[in-house]
Amino acid sequence: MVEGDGRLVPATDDEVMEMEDFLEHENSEMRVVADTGQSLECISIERSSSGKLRLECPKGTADADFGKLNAKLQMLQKVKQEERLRLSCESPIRSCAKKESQCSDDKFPVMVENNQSDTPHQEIPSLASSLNYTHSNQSGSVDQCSRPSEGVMESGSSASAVYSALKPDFSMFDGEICLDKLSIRELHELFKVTFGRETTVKDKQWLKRRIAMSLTNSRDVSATTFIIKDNKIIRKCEDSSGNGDAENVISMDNAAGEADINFKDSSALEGCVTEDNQVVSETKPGKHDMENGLGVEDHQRAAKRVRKPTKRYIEELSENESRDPNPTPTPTPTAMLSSSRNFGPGLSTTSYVRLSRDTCSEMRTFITRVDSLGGSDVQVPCVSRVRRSHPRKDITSLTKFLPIDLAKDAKLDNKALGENGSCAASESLEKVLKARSTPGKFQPMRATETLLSSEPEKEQQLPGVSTNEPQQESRPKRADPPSHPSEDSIVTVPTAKGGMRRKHHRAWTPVEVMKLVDGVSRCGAGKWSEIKRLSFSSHSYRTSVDLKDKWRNLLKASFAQTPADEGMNVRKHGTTPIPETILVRVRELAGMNSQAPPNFSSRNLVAGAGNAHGHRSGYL
DNA sequence: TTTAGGG
DNA sequence: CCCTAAA
Repeated sequence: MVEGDGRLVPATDDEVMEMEDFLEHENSEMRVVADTGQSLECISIERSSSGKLRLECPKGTADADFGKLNAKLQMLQKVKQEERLRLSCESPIRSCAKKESQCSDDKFPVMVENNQSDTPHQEIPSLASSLNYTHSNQSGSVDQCSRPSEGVMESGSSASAVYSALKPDFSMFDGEICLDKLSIRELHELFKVTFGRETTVKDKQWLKRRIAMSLTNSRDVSATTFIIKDNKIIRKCEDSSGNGDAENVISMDNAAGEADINFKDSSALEGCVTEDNQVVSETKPGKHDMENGLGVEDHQRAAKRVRKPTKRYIEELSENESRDPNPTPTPTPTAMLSSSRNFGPGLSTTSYVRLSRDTCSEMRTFITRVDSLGGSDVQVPCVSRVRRSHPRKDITSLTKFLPIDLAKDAKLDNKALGENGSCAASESLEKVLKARSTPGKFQPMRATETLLSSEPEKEQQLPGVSTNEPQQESRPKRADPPSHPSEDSIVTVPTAKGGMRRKHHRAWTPVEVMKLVDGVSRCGAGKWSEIKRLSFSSHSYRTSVDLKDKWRNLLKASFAQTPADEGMNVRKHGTTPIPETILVRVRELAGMNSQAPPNFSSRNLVAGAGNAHGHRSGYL
């Protein structure tokens, strides 16, 4: 999820769920569409899926720069044009030359004509109407431009074909092409415009880097991580690796005025491509082994895997996967690029969402495995968000593993060796611990602090939640407001047997508690599995046993706390206070439970009881 | 596989 | 929270 400022914030379960549903919908649609091979249809769905996802790339900060940039670029246009003319004469770039003559307006990018005459209309327009020099210099890319698009056009099953066609171009395209292909002179010009002074440096790399840095206002630009289109610089975001290709490769710009349409189309295409990625990787994984990185990981994991994680952890894994599609607070684009490159194109953030199932799990396992201490390769699922707002001191056995400390350490470590942080925010305490002992190894980057947004909301229950039980049944998981634990932690507790036992704690949020209470009121205490089904279907990490335990604790708490209500209010610091409302309800349920057999339609009773004791029945 | 209870 | 016996 994206905050207004563009920061990434953890999504709630429900949001995730919704998103997943949504995506699944989209996916199915997309698959159908993809099969038809009609890119136009892709466009239709683009808005909903890719469009939405696109928001995830924080270009807020970049926009300002772009403004400046554009001005500069405009100035540059003239220079570039000259240059282009020259180039077109001396270089074998036919299409550009051709285009040059056709394109009268230098303000707009030259279109890459690439002999697409047979194409009725540009269905796969290019983002890569990327600045003139983008294509004016890449003779090679021109060819590549035509291929994929043709693929889409011609082959029915081409969706995947397109994708694979695109793949090889990845590393090349978003990287060096834009600036790299500029002549020194162009670079100088650009430098001058950018910095307002001349430079005598002949080092192309340096110039490039310098300019890029300036343009993106980033110190981390090592290569060009942006592209320029329609006189605007688009900073490449997380999804760049995936997009970049689509954008760059499938460039077939038509009228300059269609910038918007183009953009949409291309993003649509991107959607398709990405989707294809998923499909493809599912169906023909072998093909991507080399390019994708996923395959490799998969293999490694397969090879190294010794022990299968317990079901619970598997669940948790998936939960986390789905939950933090954008774990990192978007590092610099460069970092992003590199990281996504390291792990294969499919891992761009945007596609993260879509591919999360496969990719992420692979990733996690992979990283995990790497991290594991020499020898004991306990599979440690990477979990995100280490700490919660309040340090929990009540976890006696974990006291010395206080999340805070760990988080801190993690951060430090990250700074120290922040690098391949692609699976970033995911971190487990175990990892941290290991990191301590084996510094210099991989560390997830960017502690999750910045991500922390959802707080242990002590919100009152939703208005309709308990008053109308039936409704709730119809929409069990909807009742969950945007609350989120925002905290997972896995701690290893040394066991006598020499092994490490994972102790995993996830604080119960009031909402969860409420759901539990509702569930009990509905199904009766003891029907934990059912309750889980009804009310916790979205929380894979709460097992029926957990529910039972929690209920037990609730009972205890409710009966312990109530008598000395005033005095007890001295809450143990750190412990999440249980709202009296809930406690009251628990008590009632408990009492009721003992009096009446569970079968007795408890819901009416509960409601009645709740209201009967109503002097503080604010709960409902 | 789910519940119940102990740790 | 984990583990395990019992159903």
